[in-house]
Amino acid sequence: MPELPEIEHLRRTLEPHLVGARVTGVDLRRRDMVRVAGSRQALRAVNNAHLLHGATVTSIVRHGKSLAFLADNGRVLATHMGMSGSLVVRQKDHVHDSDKHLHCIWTLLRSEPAPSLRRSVASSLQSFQLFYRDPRRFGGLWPLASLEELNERLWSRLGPDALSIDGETLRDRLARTTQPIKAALLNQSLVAGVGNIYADEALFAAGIHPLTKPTRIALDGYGALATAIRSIMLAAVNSGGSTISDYRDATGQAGSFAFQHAVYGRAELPCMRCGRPLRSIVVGQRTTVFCQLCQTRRTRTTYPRG
DNA sequence: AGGATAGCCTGCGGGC
DNA sequence: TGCCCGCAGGCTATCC
Repeated sequence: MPELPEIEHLRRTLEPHLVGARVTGVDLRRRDMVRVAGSRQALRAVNNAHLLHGATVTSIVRHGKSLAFLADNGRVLATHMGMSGSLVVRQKDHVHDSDKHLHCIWTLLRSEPAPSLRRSVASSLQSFQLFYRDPRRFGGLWPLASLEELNERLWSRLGPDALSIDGETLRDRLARTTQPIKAALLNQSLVAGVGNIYADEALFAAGIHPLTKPTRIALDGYGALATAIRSIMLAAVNSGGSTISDYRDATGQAGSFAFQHAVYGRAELPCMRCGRPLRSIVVGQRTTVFCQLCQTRRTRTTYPRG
């Protein structure tokens, strides 16, 4: 479900609650959601230390769509939300935990109430819970012994983060492949963080046809594409992400960026630039919406917008 | 080796 | 109402 902007917004909303909090309890309901680093395979012999029991969270870091919790004992817990995953913070015993898709519940204790919860708390000690839910179970939890292991075994497989990508880097990464540009953008080993929504939105903003071969796009085309990726993703982060059906941030709030989508989910509706109906095709097994008039396959020296 | 395909899962909405 | 179909924000494993 979530792409980079949703994960970054999630990171920002989790941070004030989790950083400085100590894990006092772990209730793992589906052990097979804990996986071997770099694979979907279930990790055998999972223990609570893998899930940071007894440790204090020192920071939350993100690369592409992957989010990782760093603890004071050096351990790391990496997460991926897949298509339908969510992490929500609630005051203790505030949620019906009979939900069959709740896979792990952490209980945490912090000595200073988080700013957003301060009003409702009388004492200086506060217990709360973190709920990990994922109906489709395409996501998972990946325990790692250290930050070095996170980088070597997980994040080294990812390309540079899309939120700070530049045109030259984008060209160097994408022009290695013969796949259409849309498929290349979705390949996380080339650029990390772009998913189906933002790939279509960025290609539209840069005026590039999704079936264009990456080698046929000029450097200034990549400049326009990189600018589009960064500006659209930044705007989405600041709108709390795109909620299509069930994405929620750490506090359970939906994002509002879907109201600003120019092409995603708008097949057959008029193009916001030229008014012609938007077309829908399949590229790399993913639905792709674009404007046949505003997005071209020809190599050009300038692109509209960006 | 890179690229195309199937597969992993549940839930929802539409058509009949 | 109920069933079947297609579709969904992602990625891995397996073939060729």
